[in-house]
Amino acid sequence: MTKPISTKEKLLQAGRELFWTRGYSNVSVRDITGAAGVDAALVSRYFGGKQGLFEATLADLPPWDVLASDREGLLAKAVESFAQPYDPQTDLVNPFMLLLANVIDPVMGDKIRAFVQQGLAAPLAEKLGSAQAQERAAMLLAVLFGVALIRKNFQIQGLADKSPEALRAQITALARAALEFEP
Amino acid sequence: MTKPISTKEKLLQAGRELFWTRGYSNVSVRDITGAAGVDAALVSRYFGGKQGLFEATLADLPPWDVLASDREGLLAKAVESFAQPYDPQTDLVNPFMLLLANVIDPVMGDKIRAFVQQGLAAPLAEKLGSAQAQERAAMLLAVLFGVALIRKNFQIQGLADKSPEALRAQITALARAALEFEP
DNA sequence: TAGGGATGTCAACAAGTGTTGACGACTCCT
DNA sequence: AGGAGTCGTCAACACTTGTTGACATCCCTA
Repeated sequence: MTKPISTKEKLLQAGRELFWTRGYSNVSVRDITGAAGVDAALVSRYFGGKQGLFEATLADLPPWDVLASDREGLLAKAVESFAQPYDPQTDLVNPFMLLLANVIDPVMGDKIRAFVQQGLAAPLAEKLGSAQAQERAAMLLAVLFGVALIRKNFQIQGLADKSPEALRAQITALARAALEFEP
Repeated sequence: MTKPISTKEKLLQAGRELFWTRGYSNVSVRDITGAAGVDAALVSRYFGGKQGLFEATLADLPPWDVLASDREGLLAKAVESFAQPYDPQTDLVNPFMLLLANVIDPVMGDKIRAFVQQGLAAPLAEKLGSAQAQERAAMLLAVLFGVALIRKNFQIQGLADKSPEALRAQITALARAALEFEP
């Protein structure tokens, strides 16, 4: 007996998936409600509007487990989460792609920037704690976002078509350069 | 006596600037024509429509000078073009941002992907010519796009607020790791 | 001077957008 | 049984979107 999914949850799920792939303004309310099999008016009722639904999906992002690891296992964990193939259920690249696909948006850009700044860059720098913590954190994020972008969005051979093992080696090389940076 | 700018050129200029910052579907025809000080109907007349104007700006991108350099100067040149501050006239990060801002678009995504694949990744791999050319090319692009993304779009401290000299050192470290990658 | 092609202006169109309010069906508590 | 609260459905709204066609204006040529 599968437990019934509330329509609020249906909307969150469909919204997350569509916002992730196509970006905020390329997704209409009717696209979401159509995918969720729900009436279009319910977005405004439950979330106060399209914007509210987007912010809900943003607030709903799973925590980045790299931030929960100790300093030693940080690199391995960061690499691992990006070397995995895409899994729609418990995907860790997903949150990054959602952020990636919506920075450009004139409406949501500020919220995305704030989220990345406060939720990713700042805690990462604090965890590193070294002298060049801020630089290294920014560089690591650049590497991770860049790899995700090249793989998922640009789909360029040499990164998009690699096995998890091969990817691990490639990402490790870049991430290590970021984390060991000396001016 | 400044030579008069044709309205076709005005449209190309305004279109490029807006598409670059906000992405294809976040820019309306009236936005562009408003910025250019031109009637909205002229986009359809000159370019056959909004889509035609976008493709024109894409075809109008300046060539990436890294592809014209020899193998030795490649790293230095790639780093240099990304360490410069933003210059609206002869900016080399600009083309990358235009691509970056529009991969997600459901209409233009395919064209962008094809452009990056054929215009950047493939010639770059050919120029490298080594055994892991394809991997290294993809990794270099990941690094460069990632840095541009973190700087311009996410505006994260540690990369966004650095002088050209500091940036050069940081990007070089990452690009070297990409180009010297051994499996 | 007449004609024609390019160039710009204006109003309007059909389609799609997010959102709202009225209405009905349902469940739960007293 | 009655009433209240929740949930979903439907039609309609005001607005923006890209595009089109008719008209006016200019400039060059025959």
